Amino acid sequence: MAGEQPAYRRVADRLRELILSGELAEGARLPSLREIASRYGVATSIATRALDVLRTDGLVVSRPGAGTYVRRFTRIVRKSPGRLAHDRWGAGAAIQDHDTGPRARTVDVVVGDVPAPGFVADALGVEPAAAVLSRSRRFVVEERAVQLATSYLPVELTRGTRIEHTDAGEGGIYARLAEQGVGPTRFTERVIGRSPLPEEAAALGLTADGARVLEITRFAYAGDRCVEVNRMVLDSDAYELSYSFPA
Amino acid sequence: MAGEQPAYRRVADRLRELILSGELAEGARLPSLREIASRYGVATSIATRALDVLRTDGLVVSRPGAGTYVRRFTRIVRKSPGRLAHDRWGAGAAIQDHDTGPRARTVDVVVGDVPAPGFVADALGVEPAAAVLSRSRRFVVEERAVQLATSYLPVELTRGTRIEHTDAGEGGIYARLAEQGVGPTRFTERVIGRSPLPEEAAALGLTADGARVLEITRFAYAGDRCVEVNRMVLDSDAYELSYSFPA
DNA sequence: TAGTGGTCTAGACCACGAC
DNA sequence: TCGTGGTCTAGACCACTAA
Repeated sequence: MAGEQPAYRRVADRLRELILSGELAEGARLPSLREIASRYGVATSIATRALDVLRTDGLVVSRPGAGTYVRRFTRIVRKSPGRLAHDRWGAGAAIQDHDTGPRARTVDVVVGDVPAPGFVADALGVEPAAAVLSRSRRFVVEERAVQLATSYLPVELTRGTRIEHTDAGEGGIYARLAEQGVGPTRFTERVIGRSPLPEEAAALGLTADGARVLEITRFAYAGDRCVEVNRMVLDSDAYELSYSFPA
Repeated sequence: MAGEQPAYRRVADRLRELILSGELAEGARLPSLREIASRYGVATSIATRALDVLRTDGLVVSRPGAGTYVRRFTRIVRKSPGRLAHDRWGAGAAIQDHDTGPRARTVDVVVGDVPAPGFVADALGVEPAAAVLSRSRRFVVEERAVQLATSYLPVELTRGTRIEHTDAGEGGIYARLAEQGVGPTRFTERVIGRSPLPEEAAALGLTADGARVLEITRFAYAGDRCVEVNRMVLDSDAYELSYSFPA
């Protein structure tokens, strides 16, 4: 069924087995390019390509001049709907903590009016490119950027409120919306896996070819009205999403 | 911040812009390797590598002998919890239809006892490697394999029931469990993005390097008791997941 | 300084598709 | 038959790391 595999894949598969079987443990150093080449009887460029496959798979990382190492893996668990339960933001906890996992730092908060992207205009029920309030930010865990997020809200719900400030106050923007009688009652999250745009890759520090992100678009509804759209871009290798719901 | 980019990435970025801007529409043919090489002043192997990047990104597909084309994109929307609402399987609809999206065909159903993998044993509360019933299957939409799924259940709930048959009957396995008083009342789904194992790549027809899958592990609870673990492996480019929940 | 990964060249051969 | 993508070779040079 599979047919003959090219040499670089055979080499990649052999090395992958060594890693998945634990023979090459987390943090262990792989043989050098030249050594792999001579050991498997291929040119060094093919050994390079085999390592490209494993790097793309996220199994190894290379440090130029030092070597190639089996990657250490831990994922941040992001729980829904627990994260967004009313009593969380009702009580004043920062919503961001629950969106990103614990120990996340928020950096580079930028707030301002922007023209509504298509998917935002559709959801909020405004004209395409009409002004909406945008709050974008980046989350960092242990010096590693793991998530970008941009929240869009209708301007009539944000004018003159703390939502327009970098620090939206106790309980975050949902608490501010609730004060106006439009606190979210329901959320919908739409999840896709895709490749990052070059800007996103740069902001998340995803230098490897073939890196992937999870794009989560969350719509917050107060009754039938959509009051916020939040687009998050997560390093796919850094997260595990968890959803719980009744039958 | 970014520094100098290697040639193959510059070429890839140029071509990506042409695609994302729509200048190269869906289905359009890209210039040939040799033409890209001469146009951007690089060796053909570098033009190849630039296309490797775009192929890994899922933006283009290559057909040997024919050319490289901008990929056409449509995602199957997989909705939770609607899919798993009690009245669906209570009424007798095949649960698979709701797990995969419409128009999916189920193929290669295999049912039998297997030793419980670790994550299954943990959830079902059995000894590691104890026998559990496994139901595995593959879903195909328009001749394209889009999802693998393997369901694990405790043997004491399946012995002598239609769950042991390839065709589990009206309403699927949840209807059969409900008949024994252990119909699921709650689900938890855990989602990660990762690279496919070689077997998974083969079963899903993911031939390109750098392809990704979404792995969804669903735990079905009857009260506090976990009565089923279902591990699904989805072609990441073929799906969009949608979750809805109250605040 | 010696070894490492990263990039790149300038070819070659193959199987396949379109004509 | 000719152009295509896919693979592979046998080198080269660079920047970097570690000793």
